[in-house]
Amino acid sequence: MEKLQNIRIAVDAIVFGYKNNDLYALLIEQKFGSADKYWALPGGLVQNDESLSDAVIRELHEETNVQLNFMEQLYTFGDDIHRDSRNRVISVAYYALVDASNLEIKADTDAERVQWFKIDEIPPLAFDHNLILKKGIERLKAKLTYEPIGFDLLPEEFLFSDLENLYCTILEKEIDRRNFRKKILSYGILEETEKFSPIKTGRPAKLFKFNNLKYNELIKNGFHFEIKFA
Amino acid sequence: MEKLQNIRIAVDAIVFGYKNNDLYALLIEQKFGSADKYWALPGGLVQNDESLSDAVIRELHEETNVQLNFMEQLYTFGDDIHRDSRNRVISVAYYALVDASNLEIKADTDAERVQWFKIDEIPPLAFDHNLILKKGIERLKAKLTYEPIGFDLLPEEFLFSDLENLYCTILEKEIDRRNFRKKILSYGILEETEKFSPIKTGRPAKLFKFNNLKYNELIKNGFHFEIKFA
DNA sequence: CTACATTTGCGTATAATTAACGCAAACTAA
DNA sequence: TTAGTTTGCGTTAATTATACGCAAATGTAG
Repeated sequence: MEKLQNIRIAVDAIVFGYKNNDLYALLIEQKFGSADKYWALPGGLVQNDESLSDAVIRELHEETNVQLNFMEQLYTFGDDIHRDSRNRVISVAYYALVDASNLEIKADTDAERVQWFKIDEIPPLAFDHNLILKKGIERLKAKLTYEPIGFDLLPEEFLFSDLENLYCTILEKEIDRRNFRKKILSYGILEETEKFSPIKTGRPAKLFKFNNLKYNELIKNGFHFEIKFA
Repeated sequence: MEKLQNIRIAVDAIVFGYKNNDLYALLIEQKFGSADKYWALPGGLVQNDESLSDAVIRELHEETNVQLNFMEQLYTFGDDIHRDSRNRVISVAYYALVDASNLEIKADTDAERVQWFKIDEIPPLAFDHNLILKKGIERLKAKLTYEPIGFDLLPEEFLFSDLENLYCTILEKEIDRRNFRKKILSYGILEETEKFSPIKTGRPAKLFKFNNLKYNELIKNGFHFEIKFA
C-alpha cells in the first residue's frame, strides 16, 4: 500500500521590470525559514481554498506593492525532489511584467527587504530559484518576439526609442532602428499621441501608446505579431 | 495561523499518436474512483520520493506500453479548486508523442481499457481532462511549426507525403507539396535512405530519416526550424 | 503492348518581405 | 551660427515565399 502523499505545493513569481536600459527582477530577502540569508523570488505555499493564480497575486500583494500588467504560468518545478531541503515542495512558477519606470517598492510583513536586481547581477538565490529565473528569462525573450508583451514593461506612453532599446537590451541583439520602426508601425497597433518627450536632446520625439483594442481586433482576423532579429 | 496544507498533486499525460491521416490521443477507462464511468487521460498521484517526470513515466508504464519519442511538461491545472470533486488535486499535465503506425496497446492493472481516440471524436472526459487535452492540442500545433517534433509521430523511416499529410492534418491547413518539400530539404535535417515505399501506386517514393545529430549541430550554429502556413 | 491514372521529384517565374543604408528635420548647447 | 544629436521618412538590393509547370516512374485497364 502506498504511503499518504506528503508533498507541499508552492507558487513563486518572477516580476520583471525595465528601467534605464536594463532588465530587472524583483527579489525578496526572507525573514523566516532556513534560507533566511538568501534572496529569493517572491512566493509561498498555496492555501487549501485558493487557486494557483490567486496564490501568486496574494503573495505578491503581501510582499510587494507592484501593479502587474501581465502574468502567466511559467513552469512547474518538481523534478528535483530535494529542491527544498526541509520538505518536498513542488513550485508552480509564474512570471509577471510591470512598468518599473516610476515605481517605489514597499518592504512589508513577509519580506524583510524587497529590491530590484539587474538581470545580469543576480546573486545566488534560495532553493532552485536561479534555475526558475533562467527559465523565465528564456520565456520572456521568446515571447517578446511573437506577442506584444514588451509594452507591459513600459509606461502607457512611451518613445519609439524606448521600445527599440527594450528589445535590444532584453534580446541582446542589434537591430536597425528604421526597419524596426517601420515594421511595428506597419502593424497598426500603435496610437500616436499629441505629446512629445520631455527629453531635451535631439529632435523631439512623439509619445506612442499601444492600442490593445486594435490588436485584439487584428488577432481575430488572423494577424500574428512577430519581431525577428538577425 | 494557517491550516495545514491539504492539496494533492497528480500528473496527467496526453499521449499523441498519428495513424492513417488522423491524430489520436490515448485514453483509459478508469477502474477505481468516483469517475469510473468516464474515459480519462492516463495519470495519477505523485509519490513522495519520485520526480514529476518519473511519475508520468511510471503511470504510463503501468497503464500502457507505449514507447515515447518525446515528452514535455504542458501546464499545471490548479485554478479550478473543484476540478476533482473528492479532494483538492492539482494536476501537472504533460504531453508525449509516439509512433502509433505500428502499435498494439495493452490493457493493464490500473486501467480497465486503453484505447486510441481520434482527436475530433473525444468523448466527455473525467475531471477537467477535456480542457487539458484542448491545451495540449494547441501546444502541439504551435510546436510543430517551430520545432521538428513531427518526426516523433512517424516511424523512423517515412515518406515525404507522410510528413506532409501529418502537417496538413494536425494544423488543418493546405500546403503546396512542392514548396513544403523544398523547404524541409533545404534545412538538411533529413537523410535519404536507399529504400522505397512498399505502396504500389504512382511513382515509387524514397524513404527518409530525420537526422537528429545534424539537427543539433545546426541548432548550435543558430539554425531555427520553421514551417509557416498561409 | 499501349494508353491512362497516379504520385513523385525537380524546376522556374513572380510576388512579397527583409535587410542595408541615405538623408533631411527638429531640437540643444556652445 | 555652427556642431552635435536624435527622430522620422525614404529608396534599393537581397532574400524568401508563393504559385505553378512538367517529366519520371510506377500499376492497371484494355
